[in-house]
Amino acid sequence: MMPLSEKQWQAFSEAFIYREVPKRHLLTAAGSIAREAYFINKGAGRLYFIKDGEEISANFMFEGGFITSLESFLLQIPSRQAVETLEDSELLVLSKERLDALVAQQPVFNLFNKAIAEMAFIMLQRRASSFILDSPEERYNNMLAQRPEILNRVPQHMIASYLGVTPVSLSRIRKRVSG
Amino acid sequence: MMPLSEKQWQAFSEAFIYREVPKRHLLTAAGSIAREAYFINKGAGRLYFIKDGEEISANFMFEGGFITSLESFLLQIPSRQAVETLEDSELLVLSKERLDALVAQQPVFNLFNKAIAEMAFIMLQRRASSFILDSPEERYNNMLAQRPEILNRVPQHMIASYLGVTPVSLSRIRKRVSG
DNA sequence: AGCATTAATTATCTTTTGTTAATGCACAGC
DNA sequence: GCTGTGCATTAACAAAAGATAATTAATGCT
Repeated sequence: MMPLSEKQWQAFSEAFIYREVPKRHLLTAAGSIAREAYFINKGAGRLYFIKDGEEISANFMFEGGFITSLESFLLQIPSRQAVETLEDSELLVLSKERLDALVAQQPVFNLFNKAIAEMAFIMLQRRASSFILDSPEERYNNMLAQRPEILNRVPQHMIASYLGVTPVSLSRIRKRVSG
Repeated sequence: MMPLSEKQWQAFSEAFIYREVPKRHLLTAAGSIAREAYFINKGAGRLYFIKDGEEISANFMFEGGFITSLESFLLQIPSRQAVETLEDSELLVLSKERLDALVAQQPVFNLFNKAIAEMAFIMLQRRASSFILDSPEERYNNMLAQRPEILNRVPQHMIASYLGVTPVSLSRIRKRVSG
C-alpha cells in the first residue's frame, strides 16, 4: 500500500522523538494548537472536550495507536479538544514541522497523511453512527465487544461521558447488563 | 491552496458527467460499492443507514455540496450507508475510476483527495461531538442555527433520526422550543 | 497504617424519551 | 373534486436517563 525505500524508512523513523511523560500529563490544551502527534509505545491517552467546566471524553488510545487532536494538527488551528495521558507513558513524538519537512522532501509521505485522514474518518464514522443507531446500553455492549481494554484501563466516569451518559446512568446500565 | 493550471482545470471539469435524477432516486444502495461521488448542482440528497428495516438518516446535502458514501468511495468497500436524492436533482457525477485516472495523470489532485478527507473528517467530528456534548434539544437548536435549510427541505421523520430521536420526540422538542 | 480525597453504587425524585395509538392535515393520484 | 396514503401532532403510559444526595469502595498521600 505504501512501499518505502530503506532510506525513506530511516527518514521517517528519525522524525520521531522519544519522550516519557507521567500519568495525567497534559499534552495539548483545549484552545491551543496541536503541534505534535503521538504514537503510544506504552501507556494510554485520551482526547476530551470541556463543556461547562466538565471534561467530556471523546476517545481513548493505548499502545500501538496514534493520538492527537487531528483537526488541530492537520490544519494548525486551535483545538476544540484536549489531549492527556491516563497512565505513565512512552511516546514517539512527531511534530507537524518535521512531518511537513518530510513530506516536502519525499512526496510519498503525502500518502501517509492521506491514509491517516481516511482511517481517522472511518473510525469516527463508526463511532458517530453508533449514536444515531444504538442506545446507550448497546453502545456499552459494543464497547465491551470491540474495545474491552477501555473498561479495564479507564475510570468509569470517563467512559460514561464517552458513551454520552452520566456516571450514574452508566452504573445502572452495568447493573442491567451484568445482573 | 490548490492552484491549478488552465489545463488541469479543464481535465478536472471534464471528469464530471452531468446527470438528472428524479426525487427519491437511489444512487447507492446499502451493501453496494459507491463507484461515484456527486456534486449537487441542484436538488438535495441524503445518506442513511438501515437498522432493523428502519431508515436512519446520517446526513443531508444540498446544492453546492458533495455527496457520496465516502468510506465506500475512498476504499471501494461495501457501503454501510445508502445514498438517495430527496428532490429532483441535477448532479455532476465523478466516478472513482475517472478520479483515479486524474490523480495518476496529475499528482496535484492528490491534494484534492486529501482536502476532501480532511474536510469530511472535521464536519463529522463536529457532528459526532454534538452527541456527547449536547442534548437532543440542543442539537435541534444547533441545526436550526447552522443548517436551517434542513428544516425547510427535509421531512421531519428524517430529521428525527438524524438527531437521534423518534419523530414523536422531535415533535415535542419543537413544541418546547417554539412555545 | 491511617487519613483524606475521589470514584462508584444505590436510592429517590424529576424530566425526558420511547412506544403505541388516535387524530387531524396535506398531498398525490385517480 | 374525491379518496387514500403517509406525515405531524397529541395523548397516555412505560422505560430510561438526568439530578441530587447518601453510602460504600477505592485510591492517593504522608
